Amino acid sequence: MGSTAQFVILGMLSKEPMTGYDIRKRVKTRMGSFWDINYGQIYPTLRTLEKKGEVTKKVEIMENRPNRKVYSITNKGLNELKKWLLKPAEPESAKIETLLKVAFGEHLSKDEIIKHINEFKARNISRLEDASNIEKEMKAQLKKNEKYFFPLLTFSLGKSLHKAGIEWADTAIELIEKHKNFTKLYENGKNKISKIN
Amino acid sequence: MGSTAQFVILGMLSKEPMTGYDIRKRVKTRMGSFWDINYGQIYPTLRTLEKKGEVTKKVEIMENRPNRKVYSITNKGLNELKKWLLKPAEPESAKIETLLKVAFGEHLSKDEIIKHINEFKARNISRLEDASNIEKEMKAQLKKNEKYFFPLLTFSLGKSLHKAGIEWADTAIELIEKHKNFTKLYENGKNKISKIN
DNA sequence: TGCATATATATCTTTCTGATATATTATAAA
DNA sequence: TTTATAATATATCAGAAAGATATATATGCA
Repeated sequence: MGSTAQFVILGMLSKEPMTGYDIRKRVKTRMGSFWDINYGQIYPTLRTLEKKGEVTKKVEIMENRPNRKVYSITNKGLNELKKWLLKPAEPESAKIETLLKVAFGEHLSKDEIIKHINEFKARNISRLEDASNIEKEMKAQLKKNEKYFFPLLTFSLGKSLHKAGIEWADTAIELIEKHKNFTKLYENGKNKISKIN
Repeated sequence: MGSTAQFVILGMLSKEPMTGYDIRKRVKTRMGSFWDINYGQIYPTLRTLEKKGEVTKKVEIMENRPNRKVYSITNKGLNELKKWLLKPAEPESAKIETLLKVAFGEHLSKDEIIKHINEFKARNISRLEDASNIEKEMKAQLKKNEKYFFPLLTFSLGKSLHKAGIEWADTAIELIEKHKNFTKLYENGKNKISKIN
């Protein structure tokens, strides 16, 4: 029913046959910070999809280590994927804990808030670098293989969002640093126990 | 233990006493699309926090409708909130289903993809408008009341991210529209059943 | 030699989402 | 006027997702 995980798995398998482990890795690199799927969803879902005949399993016998279970999408699975792809997308959602901590910033000192924002900035820089590196590789191969057209589109949004995050961090720190009444604000926060808004 | 919901609730109550219903409304308007909390978390968590002595409840008896249960943060709750505020924030996460559908775009027609991107754009425009409106009100009150300083900081990131989304949508549609081999790409996608990458 | 990382599958608990139920009042539309 | 639906307010439940942990081996590297 309403489990997006199954369609992420079908979508990944529509590109090439993979193990559950591969699916996780691929979602991490291809979707960056804009989607995630973990083993707790992948392995049970693969079993459900197999029962429904939407994927097939080929076991590669391994010596002295877990057998590789390589899954492929079936025609039935591809049809289900396409049906889902035609439906309108769910609204975007995000979890930015840094914004939560900034929003409750009256309980923190200037330095503590700036520390949070700098860590936020560092994560955005690191993710921007990751996205740029993969984008570079894909762009080089785009001339030979058209299949990178769509993944590249998603990377361009990722890059823009991370850049926006980095720029915001810089201006936010500036604003906090030159804020004259900050200490007063902080003292108010410290002593306030559920007063009026 | 590791439930962020309780700290969101404590944070909201640190601003003023509220009902569970108020908390939901406030998170929606103040955090926009960057955090969400629903009743399934709010009401059980409020009970837990009450048991732990981190919030207190005052029941306002209502005639012919549910009594209002107004919660306030205690000193103990405020201390727990501050402890959490000092911890490093969890890495950002997001769910952008539109990107998922674009990434699997080889199974869709040009028009179908553009439709998804336009819907994404519309959501971003609407959220940008919401953020701008609330920001405007807050800015007007900032001169009188310093408390809006932090919420305003979060709104500025929200606005930037939505603007980035809108700009991406425009350039993505342009790229798709002028893409010559698109039909070929689509036909390949249509006929491909788990071939090589 | 020891440590970290990568490959690979699996499960389990906690947390979160989304939907639904109940009940009233206020407002807007037919 | 009636009808619908949005807003206020609390509450619960099933299903989905997150996060952590367990197991086992191989490989690279100080």
